[in-house]
Amino acid sequence: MSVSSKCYYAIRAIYALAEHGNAEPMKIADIAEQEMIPIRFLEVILGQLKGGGFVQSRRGAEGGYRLTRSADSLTVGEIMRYVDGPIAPVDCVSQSRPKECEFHGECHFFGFWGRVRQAISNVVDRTTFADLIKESKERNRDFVNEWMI
Amino acid sequence: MSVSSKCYYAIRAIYALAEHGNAEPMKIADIAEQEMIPIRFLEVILGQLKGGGFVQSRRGAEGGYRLTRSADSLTVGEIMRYVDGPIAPVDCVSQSRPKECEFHGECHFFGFWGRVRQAISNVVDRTTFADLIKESKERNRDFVNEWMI
DNA sequence: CTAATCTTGACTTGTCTGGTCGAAATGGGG
DNA sequence: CCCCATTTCGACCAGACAAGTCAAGATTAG
Repeated sequence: MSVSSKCYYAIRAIYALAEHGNAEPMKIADIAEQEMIPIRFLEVILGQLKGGGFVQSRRGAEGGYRLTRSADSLTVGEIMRYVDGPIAPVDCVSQSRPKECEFHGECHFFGFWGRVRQAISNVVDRTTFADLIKESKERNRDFVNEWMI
Repeated sequence: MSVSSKCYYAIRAIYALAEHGNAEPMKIADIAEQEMIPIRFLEVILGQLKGGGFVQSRRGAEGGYRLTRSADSLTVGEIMRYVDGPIAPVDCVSQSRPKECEFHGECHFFGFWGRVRQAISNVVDRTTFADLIKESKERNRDFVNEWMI
C-alpha cells in the first residue's frame, strides 16, 4: 500500500513550485536542494509531469519550471494517479480503469476493496496543494508560538 | 497503493479456510481450486502464513490446513501487514515500524500521510473474515431473492 | 558569444514479483 | 509394517520495475 519514492518526489516538487509562487520560474537545482531530491532523477520526474500538463518549463538562463494550474485546484490524488497509476488496492475497483477479475459478479471481496479505495480517495482527492501549504504554515505558527512562551 | 497478488492470494486462502470451518483440515489442492490460486505458489504462501501463526497444518493422508484463530477475531489488516509489510503509504507514518525521514519534525506531509494511513486502517483493521463471509452470504441472498421474483 | 538551463533518451544496478520444481518428511489406513 | 496421499523445504528462474545515473544537445538571457 505504499507510494513509490518517485511519486513522493513528484509531490514534493509540485509542493515546492506551489510554495515558490508562479511569478517566476523555479530552477531544477533549487527544487532539488529544497526538497532533497537527487537532481538527475528530478529531471526525469519533471519531464514526466510536464508531459501530464501539470507544469510548464522555460529553457535557458533564468529558465525553470512553474505550475500550469493554481495550487488550490490541484489535488495530491491527481499527481499520485498520474505517476503511480490507479489508487485502487486491486484492479477491479479502480475508478478510471476497472479490470474485471475472474470471479466476475461473485467476488467475495469486491465490496471490501471498494471501501478501501473510497477511504483513500476521500483523503487524497480532497486535499489540494494549497491545503498542504496552509496546514504547514499553521503548524509552523503553532510551533513558534509554543517555542516563544 | 495496490496490494501484491501474493497478499490477495493469502487473503483468499484464509477466507476459504474460514468458510470451510475448522472441523476438519482443508487440502491445499481444494483451496487452490476454489480460490483459483496457482497451487505451487499457494504452497509457498501457506508456509509463510504458518510461520506467522495464522494457520496450522497436518501432514499425510487426510491432512491439510486449518485456522489457528476464529474467523471473527482475525482481521484482513493483520494478513495484509504480515504478507506485504506496513500499510502506511510512506515509512514515516507506519504504526508498527515508523522510520523517520530526513525532514524530522518539519515534514510538510506528515499529517497528510497520517490521514491516508488512518483511512486505510479504519477499513482493513475493522473488517474480520467473519464479516466478509457474512457480507457475501447477504449479497448472495439478495441476489437469489431478486432472481426469484 | 557564452554561460546557464532544460531536453532527451539510453543505460545501470539491484530488488521484487510471481511463480516452478524436485526430493524428502510425515501420517493414516490396511 | 508398508503404501500412498499429502505437506514441507529449499533452490531456482525469468521478467518487470524502482531508483537512479549519464552524456550530448537544444534553447535562451544577457
